[in-house]
Amino acid sequence: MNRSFKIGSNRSAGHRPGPTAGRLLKLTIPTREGIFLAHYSETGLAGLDFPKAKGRTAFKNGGRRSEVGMSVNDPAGRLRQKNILRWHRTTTAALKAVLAGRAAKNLPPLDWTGKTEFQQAVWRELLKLGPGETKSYGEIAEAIGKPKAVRAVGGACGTNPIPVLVPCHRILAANKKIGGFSGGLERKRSLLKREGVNL
DNA sequence: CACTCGATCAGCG
DNA sequence: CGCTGATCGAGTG
Repeated sequence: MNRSFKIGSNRSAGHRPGPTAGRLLKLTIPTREGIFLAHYSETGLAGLDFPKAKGRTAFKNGGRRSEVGMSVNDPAGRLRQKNILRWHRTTTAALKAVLAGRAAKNLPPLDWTGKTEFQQAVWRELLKLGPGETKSYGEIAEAIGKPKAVRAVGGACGTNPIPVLVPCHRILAANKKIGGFSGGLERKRSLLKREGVNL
């Protein structure tokens, strides 16, 4: 019955949706692990990419890329840049904290435009987990009131656009085994280890 | 609409 | 252990 539907997309508003709709700027975050890439929209952080290659300058253009809607001549564009740069400082601090096994003090606004209600429900649930606190896919399913949607929860974790900050690495399989991770199991293990989790 | 595919899970041998 | 069926959401044509 209740079929999935997308939220917040501009589809009916006469804007153009497009695959990268709303993604205005990509900024890099250098860390010990390598260079992360944060994607920002007009309303917040929309994506976070793991470093491409270990310890290398993985992104061309120095990681700073202006796109449509970011014109510095346009007052609105300037405002967006200002917001984004502020969010980026928050993102950077948060990422470094989690990579160090500590809790993020605060997060930038997260832009989940175009994602389904189900996915957002899962991700919101993940945000409740602190460092070292793990749950199983089944427990998340239960928590969002869909106890049987176990595999679907796995699916939502796998499409989480903002890993690390939305801590999908804290979701384990039922038997406290590692489960999967789109960013690579080694990364999941390493993140968990730094949070003091023993498998 | 009718498929297919999963970062699942519990049960059973 | 390994195998299997149940079950749900997302993606595809």
